Amino acid sequence: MTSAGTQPAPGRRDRKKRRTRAALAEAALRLVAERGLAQVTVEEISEAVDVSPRTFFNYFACKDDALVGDQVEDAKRVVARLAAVPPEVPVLTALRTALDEVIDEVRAERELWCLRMEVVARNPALLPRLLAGNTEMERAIVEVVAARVGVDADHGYPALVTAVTGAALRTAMTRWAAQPERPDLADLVDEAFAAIAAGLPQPQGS
Amino acid sequence: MTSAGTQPAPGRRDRKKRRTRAALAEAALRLVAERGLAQVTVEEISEAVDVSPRTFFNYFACKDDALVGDQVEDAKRVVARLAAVPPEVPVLTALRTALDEVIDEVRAERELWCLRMEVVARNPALLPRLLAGNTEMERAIVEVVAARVGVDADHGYPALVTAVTGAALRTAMTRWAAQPERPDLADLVDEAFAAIAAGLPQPQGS
DNA sequence: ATAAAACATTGCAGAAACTGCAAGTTCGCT
DNA sequence: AGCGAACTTGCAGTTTCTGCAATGTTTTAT
Repeated sequence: MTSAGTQPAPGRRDRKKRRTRAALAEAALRLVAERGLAQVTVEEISEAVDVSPRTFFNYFACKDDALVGDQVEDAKRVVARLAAVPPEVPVLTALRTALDEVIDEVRAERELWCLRMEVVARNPALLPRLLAGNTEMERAIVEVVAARVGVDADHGYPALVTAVTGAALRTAMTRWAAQPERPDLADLVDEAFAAIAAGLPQPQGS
Repeated sequence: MTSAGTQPAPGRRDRKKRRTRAALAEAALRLVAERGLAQVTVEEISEAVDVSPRTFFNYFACKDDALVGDQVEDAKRVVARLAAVPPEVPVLTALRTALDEVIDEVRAERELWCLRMEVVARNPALLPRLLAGNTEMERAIVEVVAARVGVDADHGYPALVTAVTGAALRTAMTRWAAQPERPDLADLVDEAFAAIAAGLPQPQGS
């Protein structure tokens, strides 16, 4: 059985864990979207999923973590994708490519992400924790970039490019969530990257 | 009385408040730098300054706020400075000028800022709250930038430039704190801005 | 100088976030 | 079936943070 796939084996237990985690995250988002962050307790969230509050904290270190999702998982995939891009490709392009991981993720769970961005918009303190603001994952990307460009550690370039890229992604996602028509996130990200590659020229006239 | 200066009147009360606030911030930083964030309680911080824990929360909304300093005050000055730059100056240059406010602030309280950056480096969760990560102040800057460039709200440019600028400042400050020789922060910021204005060209050879 | 208003500090009571520990259950594997 | 590992849960306890009411201290007006 389970003779297919490169993954070891999902297993009933893992599936249950994933479901519980997802259910907690979704319940948290829905409740907070309705009532506001301060008006929702961990107890209510766990209640909605029918687990004990203690279990909630087995899944998330704090209440906010249930809202922002799992950046670490995404980050790892971004790093992997980045490392897979051939070295002759310029860094900015490579980073843009790596972000396809994130874009696909958002596309796959569109509604969840809409909710999330709505909650984040109403609670700005969460924004930085969403993506590429927390240093945990940034550090990993900085290393890959540094290796790619081939500069030593005290050169500011890798950190700068990484931070700027993160900023681009953040603004693209914020904008994406704000527009009612929900344009393609990839287009917004492309636009931002183009502007950056051009040195952020002031938009004349248009 | 108090016929000098543009400010209304400092007043003994205000001075005392400022001193208490500064003392709490400094005590918090020193203690956390020594023992680590989790090993320091609000009670200990207040104890060190000889005020009640309740008073601590009259000054800071949460423990972390005592560590990251008052971004709002700085932000207002940045916005004011930005608005004061003549409109014909390109946005990036204007933003760079406005950041002199921050740079001066850091220079004025060098040691405190070193401590702060050390603490932040060890507690990455604090980084975003330090500067230009929280949306409160970013929003204000975005508005000024938008007015400067003359584009409507759904144009991504103002938000992008603001976020990228914030990223540049953040990396410059992180780098500044990491270097043992403590080079001039202004130089690091200049370097970052130059790289951005040039479209983040990959550093060849050097 | 003195009274009144304004504001700061504090203690207390309490809600909620979070953690470690010691069960109890479920699951995966043989 | 049965053993061990992993997940869940309750409980007790610490810490963060808030509202309220009492008590000062500074400022302002008289």
